Amino acid sequence: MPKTNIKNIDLQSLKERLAEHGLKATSQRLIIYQELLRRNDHPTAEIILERIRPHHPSVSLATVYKTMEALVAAGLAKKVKTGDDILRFDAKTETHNHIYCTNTNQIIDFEDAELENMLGRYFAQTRFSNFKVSDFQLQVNGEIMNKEKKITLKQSK
Amino acid sequence: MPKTNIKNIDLQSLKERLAEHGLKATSQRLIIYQELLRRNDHPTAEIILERIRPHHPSVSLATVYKTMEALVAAGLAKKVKTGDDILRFDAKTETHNHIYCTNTNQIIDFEDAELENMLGRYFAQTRFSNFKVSDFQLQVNGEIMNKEKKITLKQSK
DNA sequence: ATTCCTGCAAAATTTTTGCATATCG
DNA sequence: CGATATGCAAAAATTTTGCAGGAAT
Repeated sequence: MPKTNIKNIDLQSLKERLAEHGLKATSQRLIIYQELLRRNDHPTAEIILERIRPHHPSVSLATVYKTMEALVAAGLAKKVKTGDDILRFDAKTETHNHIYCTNTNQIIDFEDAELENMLGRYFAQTRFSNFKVSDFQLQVNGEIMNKEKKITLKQSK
Repeated sequence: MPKTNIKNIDLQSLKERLAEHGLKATSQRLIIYQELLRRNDHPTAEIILERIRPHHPSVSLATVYKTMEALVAAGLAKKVKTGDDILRFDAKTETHNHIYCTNTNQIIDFEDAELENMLGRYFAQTRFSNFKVSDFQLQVNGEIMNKEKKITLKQSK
């Protein structure tokens, strides 16, 4: 079992994905987008820069911001906000839920088929008269008890 | 039917509420907290200041920030974050849901007993092994179609 | 009287912008 | 080549902080 959730992403398919959305496939965009996809993570612009700097020291913070803005506009990433005051990005664009630790400001993806089905059914039969829903997200706030341990779901009937 | 959702809040009970939470009932805190309760709204620190300035021009922005921090720490208000980059505050501390318009950055409270029961049941039977849930919130993202009209729920079986 | 709070101004942090140069298609 | 994107540094916007004086309990 791998310790981290690192994926390697095919550059060619990323180029195509950018092209499909009308974005030029510049090397910076590929680097940044690949870094965002590499982890199931919710980094700030600063953190993205830190992560790519060792291998790509010439990329600037302004470019990270501009690139993220472009990816979000193209629907290839989302902005995530929590109780802390910093903008974070998420390359997972499908509707999903977040666990947010109010102590550590950590954001963790949280998937549960039961919950997703339930919300899916609800929104299938619920409309707003004057509002077009694009997506929704459930944020569960609380505290991680033990930093070392993983968080798992426990269902009790 | 009132056009806005303005409530008048008894100063005495606010003082008591602050005292119960170990906060001194200074006039600034009463002004700010009252302003926050007056509308079912999600103002930024700047907006709070603008609203109170006409009647209380000496209150400073730093005090608004510090007061909001104190209210949040005491559990009398919450921070709200959305896709835009600015911190907003909400005096409604019970678990509830938000509609967020990605065009206008408006946040609207959204209450539906069916949804609340559903989520309540879900979290009653769901625990996380290493995470203590304090609350949760569903944010529904999308676009307001017609600024003039109100948003209402439509359920279709 | 003591503790906590406020206002000010300065600092820190985060995000955006203008423009000359470079790169992509 | 033409349109867009980058990098830099400066600016703007947002939030935090230190500290002297003031207010609340």
